[in-house]
Amino acid sequence: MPRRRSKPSESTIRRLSLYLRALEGLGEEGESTASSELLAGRVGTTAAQVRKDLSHFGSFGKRGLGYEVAPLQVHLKEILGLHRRWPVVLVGAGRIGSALFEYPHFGARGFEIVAILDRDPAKVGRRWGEVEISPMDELESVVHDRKAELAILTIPWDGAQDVAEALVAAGVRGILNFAPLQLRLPPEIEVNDVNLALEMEALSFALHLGGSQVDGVDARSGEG
Amino acid sequence: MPRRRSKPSESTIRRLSLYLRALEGLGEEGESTASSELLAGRVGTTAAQVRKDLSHFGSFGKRGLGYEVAPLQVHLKEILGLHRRWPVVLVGAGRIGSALFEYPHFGARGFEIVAILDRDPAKVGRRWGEVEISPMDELESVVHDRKAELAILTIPWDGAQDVAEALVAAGVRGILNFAPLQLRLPPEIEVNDVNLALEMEALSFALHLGGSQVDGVDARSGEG
DNA sequence: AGCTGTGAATATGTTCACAGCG
DNA sequence: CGCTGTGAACATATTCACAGCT
Repeated sequence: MPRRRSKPSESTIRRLSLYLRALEGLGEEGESTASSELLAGRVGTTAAQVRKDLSHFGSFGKRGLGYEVAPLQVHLKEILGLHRRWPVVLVGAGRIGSALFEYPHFGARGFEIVAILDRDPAKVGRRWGEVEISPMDELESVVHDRKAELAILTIPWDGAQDVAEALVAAGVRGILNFAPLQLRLPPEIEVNDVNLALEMEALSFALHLGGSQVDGVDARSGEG
Repeated sequence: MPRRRSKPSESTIRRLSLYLRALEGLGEEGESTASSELLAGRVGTTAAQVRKDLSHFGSFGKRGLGYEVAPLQVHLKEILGLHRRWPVVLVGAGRIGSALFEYPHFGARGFEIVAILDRDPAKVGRRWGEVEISPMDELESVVHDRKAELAILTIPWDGAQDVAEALVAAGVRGILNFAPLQLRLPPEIEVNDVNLALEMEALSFALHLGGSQVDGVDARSGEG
């Protein structure tokens, strides 16, 4: 268990995920070792940033050599909590819920959707693969029985706050929220918002501005 | 056209989207005016932050009173470039693409998916609503004819880089990218990544850590 | 009196640059 | 000799605190 040297930021954590994915790619390409500069190139950041990010969790590199691909992968998985299986409850059996249920990258990371809930009686009882859609009033028992600490919320905004509170009451500690509203939950509950319209709006802003002002001397243009 | 006072950060822009949505809610609730503190409460930030964010773009408030809901909504839409319609090309007619095609919040913001492309011949020719799925070799003509400057990429990683380059060559300036890989494009092209597995991993990290260390005296706990 | 708009102070995140290990 | 690990320098973002309009 590596000792933590200083507090990693949210952005550091998100980059760790990117490093992990990059390492998997490098592994498939047959590389057994990777320098901070190589990793940085793959994820679009700087070598110093890679080293600083990793240094929060330990000393994984070898001076003069770089990082060994396979062991670092293991370390990152452990740091991110991906060395275990995570049962997940999906609330909302609509289009987005369905897409996420099929999303291959969740399973590859140990996230397994073990239950689906929906308030629409027409959907209740249907099966998606192995999983049968349950009615909302089974929320508590399902979360409890399946020991789910993670939930994905893909329901319209009008039910979201109540459902989120019910999930927390039942034992959920982390929520991936697709409802376009700010959930009000105790601070110890981790909420990640995915706001798709907002992402488009950020693009729209950038393009809209483009004509009138560009003063970004952008550092992203690679070196070498 | 409000004068820009200093450079707004990426996070400022994202909060503007949240303010806009909050204002719409307030409007529906019949409020005609909103203080920075009220807005802050709705989107989970501080009053000072709201004022600072808005001040980058102009002076929209009245001292002693706050902001008028309807006019500020209009200003925000204009700032974000939402006073116009944005034709969007969707590349990838899979589960996620389908969910986004139906996503109601895009249309409400002026984003209209005017074309769908897919490399699977079995899908080409099918219709989703008014829109027929086109083969990939029509990419250039479709982007050009529909004057699409925005694209949404929901394809597996192995084709993504090439498709992104083709989109850019055809005139696209902004991409919402769901492929879990770092696109390498000219710096003037705006790319927003939505990495769903990464979002889950960030949750996993937080929960995993939870047992061993919690030193977040979290500012989010409201001020009475 | 109330609430905005904004410089100044603080906190946080990133980059530099180099000592030191392999 | 190369590349990591890291304090120190720098840059950016947030919060404070208050002058100034309404």
